[in-house]
Amino acid sequence: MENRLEKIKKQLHSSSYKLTPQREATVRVLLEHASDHLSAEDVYLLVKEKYPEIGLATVYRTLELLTELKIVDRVNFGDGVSRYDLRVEGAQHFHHHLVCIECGSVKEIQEDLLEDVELIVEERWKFQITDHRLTFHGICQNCQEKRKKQKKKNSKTASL
Amino acid sequence: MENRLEKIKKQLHSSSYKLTPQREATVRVLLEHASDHLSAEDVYLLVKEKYPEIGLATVYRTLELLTELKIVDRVNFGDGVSRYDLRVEGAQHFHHHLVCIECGSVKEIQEDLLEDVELIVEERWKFQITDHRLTFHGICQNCQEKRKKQKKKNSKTASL
DNA sequence: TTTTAAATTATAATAAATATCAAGATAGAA
DNA sequence: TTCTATCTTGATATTTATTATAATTTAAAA
Repeated sequence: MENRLEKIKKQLHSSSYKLTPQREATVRVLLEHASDHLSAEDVYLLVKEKYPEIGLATVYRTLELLTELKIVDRVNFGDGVSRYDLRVEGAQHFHHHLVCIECGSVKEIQEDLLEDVELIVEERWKFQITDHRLTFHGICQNCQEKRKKQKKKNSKTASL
Repeated sequence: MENRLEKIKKQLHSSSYKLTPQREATVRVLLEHASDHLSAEDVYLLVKEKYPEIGLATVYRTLELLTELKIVDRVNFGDGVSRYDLRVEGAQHFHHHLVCIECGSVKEIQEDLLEDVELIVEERWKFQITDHRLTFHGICQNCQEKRKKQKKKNSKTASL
């Protein structure tokens, strides 16, 4: 983690930005919640715990900056809030997401899976792909099992 | 088009909603701009041309309703505005989009292309897919050509 | 140290979307 | 037909996410 932070520091420097304490605190929160999908507000509240003087605008600006530098990716799962997702180190592409329509949980898929599709798109539509966003909506394993149990219960009740 | 409107009317009725004049006017605008990606505001302004008394809230409510009934799909290309996209009749899945990072143009891909990927995801992650969102960001053919021309120009200038 | 630019905070402003509520339209019952 | 209950609408207020502004602070450079 310290390692990753150092690299991010260098990335900032090479674009002549500084890693200010506020920015460092923000990046640390992102690193500590790498698998979550935090909104700007979420990040703000978490950073505040360790750095109470920080302003909301600074968090927004930092997230904007990190997005520009491709250190984080901004995602939107349709609830009207932007969420920020740390890009996996060295990852060529943004990863995919499974959003459960029952419980709202979000799972990440790091595997690319789109290589063939992208070849087709570049070839057939003459479109030069630089990035992608792929989200599947559906029912997660957990909720599928819940549903099954519920069904059993229902059929028992019905047969009484 | 009248045909499509009739079907939408039936869809509404079967969920016990009415196709009020306001709703009809809104649906007509969507049908007339099937390949655009209109925001609620856009739709509102277009509906107003033919039905000036309509209120913004009604348009929002109608779009919400149509989204629920899967007649339109809400998409978000990252500019903070929801856009509404008429679902192609009989289409099993939501179609994909190519968003140009140069000119902002949006092109639709009706081909599925994800069949194999979805099989893998359902199998490997035990996730029961009900819908998806796939957007490619990149450079459209038009802008690629512009870039080439620009390069030529630049090299000419440089050689002077 | 002085100078300069970058970055920060607090707060105001903007913009999209939603909630509220009184009034209007509509369909079925009497 | 008239009455009544329900649905729908329009105007407006409110909420919420995000961005802009302006004064201040910080940090590096001269």
